[in-house]
Amino acid sequence: MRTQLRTPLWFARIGRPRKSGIGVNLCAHPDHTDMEYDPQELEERWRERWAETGRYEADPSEADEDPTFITVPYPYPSGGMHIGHARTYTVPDVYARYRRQQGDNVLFPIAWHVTGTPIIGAVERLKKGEEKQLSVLRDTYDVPEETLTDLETPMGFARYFIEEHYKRGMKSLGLSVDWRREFTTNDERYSKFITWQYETLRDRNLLEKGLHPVKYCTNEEQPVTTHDLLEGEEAEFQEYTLVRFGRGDTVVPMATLRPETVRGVTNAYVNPDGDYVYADVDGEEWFVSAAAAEKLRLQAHDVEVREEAAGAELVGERVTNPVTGDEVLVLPADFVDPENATGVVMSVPAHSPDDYVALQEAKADDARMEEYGIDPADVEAIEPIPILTVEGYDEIPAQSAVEEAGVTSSDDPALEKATKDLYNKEFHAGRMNDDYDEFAGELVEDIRTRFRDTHRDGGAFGTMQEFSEHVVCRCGGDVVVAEQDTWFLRYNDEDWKAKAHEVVSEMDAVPENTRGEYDHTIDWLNEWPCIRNYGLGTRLPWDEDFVIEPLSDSTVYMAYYTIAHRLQDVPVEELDREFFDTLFYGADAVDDAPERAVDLREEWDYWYPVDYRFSANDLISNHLTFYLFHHAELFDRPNWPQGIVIMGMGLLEGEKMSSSKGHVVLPGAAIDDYGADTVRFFLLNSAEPWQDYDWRDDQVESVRTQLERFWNRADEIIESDAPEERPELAQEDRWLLSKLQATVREVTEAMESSETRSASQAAFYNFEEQLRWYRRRTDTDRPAARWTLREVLETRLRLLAPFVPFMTNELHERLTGTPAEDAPWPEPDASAESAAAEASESQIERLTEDILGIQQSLANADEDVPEADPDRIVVTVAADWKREVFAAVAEEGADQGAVMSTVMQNPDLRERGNEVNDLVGELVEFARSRDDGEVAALADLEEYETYEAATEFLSREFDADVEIRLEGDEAEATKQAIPFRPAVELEVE
RNA sequence: GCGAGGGUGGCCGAGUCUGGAAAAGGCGGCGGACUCAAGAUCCGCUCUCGUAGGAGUCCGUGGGUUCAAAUCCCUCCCCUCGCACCA
Repeated sequence: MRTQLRTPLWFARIGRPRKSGIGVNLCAHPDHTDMEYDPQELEERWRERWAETGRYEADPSEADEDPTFITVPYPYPSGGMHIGHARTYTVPDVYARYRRQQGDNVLFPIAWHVTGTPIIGAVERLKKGEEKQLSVLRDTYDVPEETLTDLETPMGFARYFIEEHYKRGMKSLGLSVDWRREFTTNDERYSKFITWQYETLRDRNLLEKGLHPVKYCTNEEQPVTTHDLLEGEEAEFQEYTLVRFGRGDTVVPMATLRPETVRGVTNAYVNPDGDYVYADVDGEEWFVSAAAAEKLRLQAHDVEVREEAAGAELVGERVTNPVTGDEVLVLPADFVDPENATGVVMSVPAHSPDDYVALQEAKADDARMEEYGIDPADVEAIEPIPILTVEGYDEIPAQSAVEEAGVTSSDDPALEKATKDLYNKEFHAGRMNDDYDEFAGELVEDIRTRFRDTHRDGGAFGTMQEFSEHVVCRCGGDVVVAEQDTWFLRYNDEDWKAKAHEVVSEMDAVPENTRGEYDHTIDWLNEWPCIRNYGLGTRLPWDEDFVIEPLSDSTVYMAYYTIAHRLQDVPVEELDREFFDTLFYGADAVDDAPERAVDLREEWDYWYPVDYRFSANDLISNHLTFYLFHHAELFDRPNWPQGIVIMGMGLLEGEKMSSSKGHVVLPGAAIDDYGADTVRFFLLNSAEPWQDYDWRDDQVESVRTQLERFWNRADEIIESDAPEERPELAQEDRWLLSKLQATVREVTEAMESSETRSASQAAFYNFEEQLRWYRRRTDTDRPAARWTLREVLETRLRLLAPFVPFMTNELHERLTGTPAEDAPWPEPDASAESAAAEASESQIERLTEDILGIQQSLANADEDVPEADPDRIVVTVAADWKREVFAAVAEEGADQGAVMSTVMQNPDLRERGNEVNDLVGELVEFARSRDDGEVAALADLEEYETYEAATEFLSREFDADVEIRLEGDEAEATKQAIPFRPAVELEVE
């Protein structure tokens, strides 16, 4: 529905004013003559026609037993559609249209993904009146002020963008979607389908319950998402190892990211002024910071605080290393943050420049030590203990790092870099020393996890989760890591992985170099937590407190498309396990198969599997691989994904698009400015689907100009009188038709590999080049030329129909009475191919360019050369004996030695010795850049006759008399004439 | 660090798999034709040198293989994307 008021907003122009089309539109009837190109008018007519006739509604048909089913990720309407999305959906549309012309029954459906929290977050920011959000809605997406209140519920928000942006944009682009099948992932019927999926997976033991770290607001006392954060959006979960140092029966856990350095601990640090507690943790007494006690409680430990204490309590005490049994001294340190991890850290001065410098400073500050009752001599006695060796550093790597960097105090910014560099170096290249027994001599990166696990199992280590930076909730509360019971998809299951690999090995991966990425992802994927605490979507069937998260409720929904529109007639409560089991596994799969499901199964069976899924590059590492996993498990081999085509990223004027910065182009505005065909053609022609592309106004403008020119030329051809029957064709006509067949082959081949750029390039631009020559070369008013041009136009319209459907439908219908999309895809006509015509035409072209080159060279001379504007051009064709040499080249191929030995058998040629040798050299060079067929065709070419027949053209072209001579017969060449390279002389009277 | 992709003329980009032409096409620029003029269209030029179709120098860096390398192999440098619980 388009109201008077909203239309101008949505179609708001972004740049160039529309060209005036004075005098057009007076008559919109298709057979109106001499029409100017007015894309807005003609495209709207075709949109209406498609909508009225339900042109793209696809139903099972006996006419095509092997239909084509293609899908694209359903859009997530948490905001509007921009030109990047437009391409995502246009690429599959072009393929769909191509398959239809090839005679396939094609299903291209779409739906809407609303699961999870982004839409809810967007609504909340709107309701709070956040400026940034309001600006995106008002300015970037042109949401009318009075409509904003409609957006204050999640589904209201989603519905607005679905209807006003996505659907409208997709329809404007002319996407050949079957609109009857749309749904949202919040629909109750869809939820029944997801319920079936998750119950089935649970029964197959592919779901598992376990603990999982989440972001948790200590103020709101609930989990929060990235969108809820004020600070620390980039924060990552870090798993610290707790080294369980002991002081008597009390555990003093020290958090570290480098557990393998435990043997290098020389002392510990605690913040003397921090708040610490003695607490019962899982039945033991622990000494940790107060903050740590709370975090441990949230991380599924049983915690009870017994007594509060200052950090100073521990200062000067000795604690026992659980791995070495050594006792180390605890020193006071202000740099220890009680808010981070346990608030107690161990010191490894041999390998941590930080610790090294801290120790130096402690040794230098006797007064402070004494203040805490520590004997400075004890501190002075602490020496770094190296535990690994790393190339490029001395025995004490931290010492060499600090000295090399010239660091003298812990405030020095260079210290941080030195620490990081050494950390990296040691991780990748450090080898453990002999004290490490089974780990001795190994690289840190190879043993860290194993080492940690060994000691964790042995009771010396524990674990704690912490963020990599401070995280604050929008409510102002601290956000910490909590561990929660969660359900996981067991992507780490070996059998499941094996099946997923099988899918990969059998499918078509486009481009082929993505195949390894799927395999890599499958291997690397671990357990995936598939539920969230809140959000839109389907509730976990056996625990209504949780929602199945977005990447987990979108793995097999392609199957749902096949019956989505017909499911509307089935009462929701009937959509139970038996129903979907019957639908997907057949009547025999259940005891009492619901009849309706048996019936629907036929349609599912008809469309499935998905022939191609078109998707984005960055989804390989999650969504697409999940898609493969779930199909591998839930469906039989014949219903596994057949192919995936990966699409590249979009840029806008060389920069990343960003809706929050308003750096986007809306499809509506672009279509209004240029027309949908131009937008489509640009998006498909500027790069192959999997390559990144760049929306640039000047380029789009140029496409628009080219299409307009195409339209005008086509219009002329359609309006011209041409013979019904094929007349006697001239050489130029046969040449053009021959080129056309090659183009048909090239375009078809490219389409088969989803190379939309190559295909459209060949059909459009490359062929324009041929036509340019044709128009220059021949009189296009000849009846045979008019007939040829019509023939060419009709074929090209069909080849271009997937890309620019509006324009080609219109023109093809005017030309033949049928829209281009309803005409079959062209097949190359071998009888129209003529190597001879191509060879002879390419020679005339070559000669023309040679003459032009000479002319140009003379014209550029500093002095005035009269021959630059010749009255007479003499072309001298190479003598017959030279042709014989070329015949030998055609025979032997581009092999100088072989040709010479053949040629020297001929006594006449042998006499000419060096002359022949030079000629062979040149001809071999000439043949090398041409394929065998072309060389053979040239060998058969009568060169003299070819030029003779073109004299009229040449004299018109150069406005001079043209004379063709044969070397040695009528004339001696003044310059070296060689086959296919006649001598040329320009003369003035 | 790991995985993937990429570095070609003023700019965007083909060419790289299957080694052999200053190297498609477009944009921008210059000149010309047409026109009262503009637009559109058409033609030519747009690395350097050149009064006859020519010659020379190029494809991130440095090596190697080969008669021949943008293309194959190795080194290094730089850029982009992904590395999870987020669509």
